[in-house]
Amino acid sequence: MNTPSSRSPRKAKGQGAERREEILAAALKLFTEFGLYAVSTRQIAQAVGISQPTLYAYFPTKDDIGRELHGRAFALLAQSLAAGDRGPIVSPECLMEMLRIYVDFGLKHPEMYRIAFMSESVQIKAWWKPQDLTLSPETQSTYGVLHRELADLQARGLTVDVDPSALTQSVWASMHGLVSLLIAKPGFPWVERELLISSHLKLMARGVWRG
Amino acid sequence: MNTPSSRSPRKAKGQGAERREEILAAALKLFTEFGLYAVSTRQIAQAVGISQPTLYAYFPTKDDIGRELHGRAFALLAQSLAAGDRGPIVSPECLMEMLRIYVDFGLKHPEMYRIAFMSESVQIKAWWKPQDLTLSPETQSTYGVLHRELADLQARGLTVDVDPSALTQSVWASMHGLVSLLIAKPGFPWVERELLISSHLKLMARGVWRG
DNA sequence: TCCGTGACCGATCAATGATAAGTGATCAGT
DNA sequence: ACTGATCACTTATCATTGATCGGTCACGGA
Repeated sequence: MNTPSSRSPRKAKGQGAERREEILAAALKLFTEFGLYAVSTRQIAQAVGISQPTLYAYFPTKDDIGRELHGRAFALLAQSLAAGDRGPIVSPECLMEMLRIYVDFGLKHPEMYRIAFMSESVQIKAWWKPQDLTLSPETQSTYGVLHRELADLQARGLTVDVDPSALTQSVWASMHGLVSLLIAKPGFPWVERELLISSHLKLMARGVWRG
Repeated sequence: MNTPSSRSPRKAKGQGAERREEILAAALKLFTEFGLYAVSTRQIAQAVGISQPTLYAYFPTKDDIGRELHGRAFALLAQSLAAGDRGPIVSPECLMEMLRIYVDFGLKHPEMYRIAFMSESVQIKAWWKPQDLTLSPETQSTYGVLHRELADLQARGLTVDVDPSALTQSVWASMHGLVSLLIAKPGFPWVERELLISSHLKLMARGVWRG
């Protein structure tokens, strides 16, 4: 009413798909810097250059923005792991190399990793309820890559003799622990990062490898 | 005004210290079930049986309630670890026993562990800023127990030859990874829990122990 | 009896996530 | 050229949130 010309209808833009991407990009940036719950929908809208209700034309809920980012982070991680797959693991070094991809992903995209594995609300609403015990496709592929390699490794008799699923979950948990703590507690007096990572990988390889 | 007698001044209660405890207990329960950000101050107040503004007579901020619980969780974990200290570690089984205390604590008090290591907002406000690089006394003691044991173990030449601090952080990260994932993702198709834990501990012990 | 202190409450604030209703540009069909 | 539908977007508004304000009530010492 008062300033009808203040509108900026984003002329000549394609469909709504690009707007969606703009929103996701802005949200990811803000979530990363300030945390999911410290960012308001109005801040996101302002960063994109639109009004706050417009967000709801693209996402039914604020949490859905987080969830979408969550899914994408998973997919990107799985993709990184798959891309780094060098075929069958034949040596401890080979195993360490694969695990390092996981670490590198987390440290290179802390915002992604945070949203994928360390975000609170999204997790509680998505996972806390014991109703759906199925894995999302993204989780499947991420976890699947690791499981396949380790199961194969064990089938060839190169690992310690424990259940391959248990081994996979154990290794995954260890890697996740390292990455999440490094991301979550930058103020902690960690030893030099490369030293920490390499010794962690060595620890894993020693634990997994037979003999 | 309308129902002045509806007040319940909690007669004959001691000082305010007990009220504080009631608030903390109620908040812990609610935070655990619904998550830090899904719980409102009014819900906490109602659970305690007081009005919402009264909370602010005991805590300056909602986040301060979370922070207090956070500190207590840390303290309790450190206490558990210290209580389980059986003196010098002389065998891999001995090491595994100590690490199991950590796991047991997390799984026995998931609400505590969640608040101590997996809470988001409190962490961001408390740790994200790189200003204070000092460790809180609680963290000191928790981390310290593990570090002391492993450093001692290495001094006696029983571990692999890596920096003892790196080893400690690596082991801690691995344990944290397992506990936090078990807590955060109950819907994940984990292998039988005891199997997972014991194989995880074996993995650790194998990785740490020399030879 | 009076007064002060401390625990507590209702009313209210600004900000939040979300909804409703409306505005104006664009485009197909006549 | 006119019309009507549609789309992207807006302002106005809602209930709820964390937090503040001033006041009220009971009780204990003078």
